[in-house]
Amino acid sequence: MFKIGEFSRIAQTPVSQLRYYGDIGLFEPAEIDPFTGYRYYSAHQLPLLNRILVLKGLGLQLEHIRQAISDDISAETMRDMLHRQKKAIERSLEDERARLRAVEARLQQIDDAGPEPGPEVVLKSVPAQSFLGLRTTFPLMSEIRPIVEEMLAVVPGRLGPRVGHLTAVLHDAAFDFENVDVEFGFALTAGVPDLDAMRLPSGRILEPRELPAAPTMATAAQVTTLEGKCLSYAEIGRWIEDHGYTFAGAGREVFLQPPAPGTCDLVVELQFPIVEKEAAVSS
Amino acid sequence: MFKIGEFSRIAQTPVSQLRYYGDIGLFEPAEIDPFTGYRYYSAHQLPLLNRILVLKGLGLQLEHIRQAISDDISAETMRDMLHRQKKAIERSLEDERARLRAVEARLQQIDDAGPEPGPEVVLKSVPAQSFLGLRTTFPLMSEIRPIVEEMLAVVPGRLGPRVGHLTAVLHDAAFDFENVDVEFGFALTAGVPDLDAMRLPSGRILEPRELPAAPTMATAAQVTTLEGKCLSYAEIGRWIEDHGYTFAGAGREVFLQPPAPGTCDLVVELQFPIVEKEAAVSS
DNA sequence: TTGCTCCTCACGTCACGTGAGGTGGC
DNA sequence: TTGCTCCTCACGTCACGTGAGGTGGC
Repeated sequence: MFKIGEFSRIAQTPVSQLRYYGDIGLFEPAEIDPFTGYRYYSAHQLPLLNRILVLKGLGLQLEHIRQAISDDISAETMRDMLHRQKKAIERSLEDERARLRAVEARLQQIDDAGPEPGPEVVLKSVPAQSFLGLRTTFPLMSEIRPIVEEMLAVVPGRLGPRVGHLTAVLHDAAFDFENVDVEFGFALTAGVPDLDAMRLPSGRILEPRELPAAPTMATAAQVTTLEGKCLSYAEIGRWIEDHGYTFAGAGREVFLQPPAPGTCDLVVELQFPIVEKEAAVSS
Repeated sequence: MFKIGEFSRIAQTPVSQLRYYGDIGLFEPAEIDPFTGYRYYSAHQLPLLNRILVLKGLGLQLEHIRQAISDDISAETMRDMLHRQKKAIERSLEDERARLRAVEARLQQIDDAGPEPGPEVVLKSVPAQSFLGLRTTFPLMSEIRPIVEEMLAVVPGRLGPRVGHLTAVLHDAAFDFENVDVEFGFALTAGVPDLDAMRLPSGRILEPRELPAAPTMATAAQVTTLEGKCLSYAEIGRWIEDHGYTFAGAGREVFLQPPAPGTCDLVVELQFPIVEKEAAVSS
């Protein structure tokens, strides 16, 4: 019989670990002195401990190991467990590989451009929403502001608490600054089935429709002004390219902080629905 | 300003996470109502939160993210951090790949042979030790027992508390059962510089020497009898082959539970020094 | 008034490692 | 007697998730 220290040396396993395994009943000393509390291990226990250590080396949780070393485990159950473990490792390998690529991309980016913050691109998914909006082609960006200000002044009051964010849907694939085909309006929080068109004081009419769900969106939030939010388009476009996606539908601009009259301080989130490209171009 | 629930929806980040980041001072609400304790977030904070989420996606710890988003971080520091992260991921990828191979090997083994326990092979490293032993070529295995019994009866008493385990050093590369060249003796616990030869009552003389350190040993423990411990040799040999190692020196048998006179109940740990094979043969 | 949202603790997670404070054995 | 080993709590880890019990706002 060995005291815990010597058994620890023999098994090359920390004393704290042996104590812990005893505490949780996974691997208990052959004997415990009832007076001193000293744990005594027998050499005969070493094969079992080795078994436990090997299974732990496979990445199994102690609870699973407990099942695996019980006498009544069948070859089937054991195979199942290992098979699940294999799948789990394969998943985590995929995750790690993606993370590695992302870190390398970041490093590259620093080398290219320094650590300027620059807007971050984040993946999101948004459900389908009701939408009340007006689609027009604006000859010039400067004509947008009055319409937006009218909508902001009138619509939230009329729709009440159901009103969501002011949103622009970009129907032009190319991001020109002239003759932009844009739909301005308000998203509505879930569950607004009966939505009527709305006539603004200026005579313009907002039509209801359904904004489709977008399971995967590349997203970038930035603080900007109404006319100058072009910077991120390039960023987000490059990101989508670099990560093996392609555009899949009309982009959106969500005005999280809408333009207040006379101010140019606003926060916009660009959202572009994307899908994975079939033949991913990886280096 | 958004209440935590709405900001959570916008950022697609759990409320509990936002609260936690506030608690640890990583990302705090723009405002907290002093009476109700309600947290209020501003749209302007979204870019920072996105930055945090992206860095977290790279696998960085929150403490590192805290540094990374501080204003006074240089491109150099940032690059260093990411570089360390890259190395860490690469290491963990290697670990995971090894684990995957090990799990697959186990699965294969079950398919081949069922889940019979079989002795587990475990890697260990042992330091150099003093050793007091007798090297002989035994024409037959059966002649070993009397010598071993004499040594067990005499040596521990003479060496006192410094005595280690009864150990056999196997000088034959091939594991025959006839004319085995074996050295039997006792390892001594660290720090025994002045060790004299010892004469046994039968006239046999144990010579002192140094057992070399073995940084990597393939090891298997088993319960067996003095004459019948051949089973694991095959196991351990296959393991060494399968894992891309080769033998590197004389193997040992450590008698953790030495043979008591008249009994055949003993526990032996086989130890074989190994090194990685140059050209690893992987499938 | 009823829901919904928000709040603050407190505890659990997983497998130990690390003291603090005290005892046993030669 | 002095070291060395052993003991039992208790706490920390990392990034939250999950109640319990209670309040605020329309």
